[in-house]
Amino acid sequence: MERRTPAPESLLGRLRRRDWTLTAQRRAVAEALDGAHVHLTADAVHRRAAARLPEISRATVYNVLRELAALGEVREMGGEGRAKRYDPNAVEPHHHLRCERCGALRDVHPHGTNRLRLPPGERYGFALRGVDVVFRGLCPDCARAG
Amino acid sequence: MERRTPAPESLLGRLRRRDWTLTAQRRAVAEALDGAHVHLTADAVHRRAAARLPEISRATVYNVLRELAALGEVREMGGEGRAKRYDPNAVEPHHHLRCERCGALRDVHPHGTNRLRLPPGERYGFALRGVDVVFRGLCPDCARAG
DNA sequence: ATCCAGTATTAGACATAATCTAATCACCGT
DNA sequence: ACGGTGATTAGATTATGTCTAATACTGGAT
Repeated sequence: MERRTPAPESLLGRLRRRDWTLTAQRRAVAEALDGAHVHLTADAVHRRAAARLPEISRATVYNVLRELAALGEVREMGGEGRAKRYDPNAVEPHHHLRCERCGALRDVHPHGTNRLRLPPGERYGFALRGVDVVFRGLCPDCARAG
Repeated sequence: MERRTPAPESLLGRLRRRDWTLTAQRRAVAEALDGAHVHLTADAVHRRAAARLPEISRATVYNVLRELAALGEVREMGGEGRAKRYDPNAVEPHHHLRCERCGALRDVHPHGTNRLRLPPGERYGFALRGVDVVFRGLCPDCARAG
């Protein structure tokens, strides 16, 4: 039987145990983000959150997303188009695969990332904190469309 | 004796041999971009180009940058802040090291990138065209500043 | 050299994403 | 209930990039 990675604790669950005031608005944002393989724009998060909490403002969504990113609970990804995307899966290490044409984005778990090394002479005194890997390509739909 | 990679042909040089009308404006943009380890925003390119050709318009700079990216002569990088950055070093394969705090960006040549493999089950039918690797960390100045 | 057709450039209007501001509101401990 | 801290809000503002329609330039044909 295939071994499954244990379901990672949800974003909301992780937030509960932090010293971080959990308001209705913040919960709505966290719930909008939750789920695997989700890479929403701030605007999409706002739409989803507003479905539950109609009076939530855009500013709050932006505030909360910025704080979640600062807490390390979501990853902010400067993406293909102009809008940033937010990846709630900050716990399980993973990378991304993006369509160069339509911007479609998937989570992937490539082999070999643990071998990525920056030669000492190229560290420029930086304190390294992580690596992001993005595979670029054409998704089946876009490949077909030319 | 250390083997040096031969100095890559300049962006301008590469452009000359293409079937691509080389106007004064386009030359100014190419010259603004040229040089290693340069990762300018469109606005910075415009400032530099305007130093040589004061009447060049913002629209032209954006047009030319978009075309150069489409030609594969510069890499357009969705970056830290809101503004895209343009990397003229599209010939020599390389990756990047970015400061999470101030956004400083350096070219690097990490070991192990040729071992990066996407398991077949995670390709989702994509036709792969490349990989971008970005090391994240804190530059010496920002590390010092806390 | 001149003309022409096609292409490049331009100023400024427009669109979009994100941030800022100042006012209001909610929660918590007393 | 009161006051203070911090969260939320609407709307204005900024930043970045794109579009449009008019004009200027380029390179080839003559």
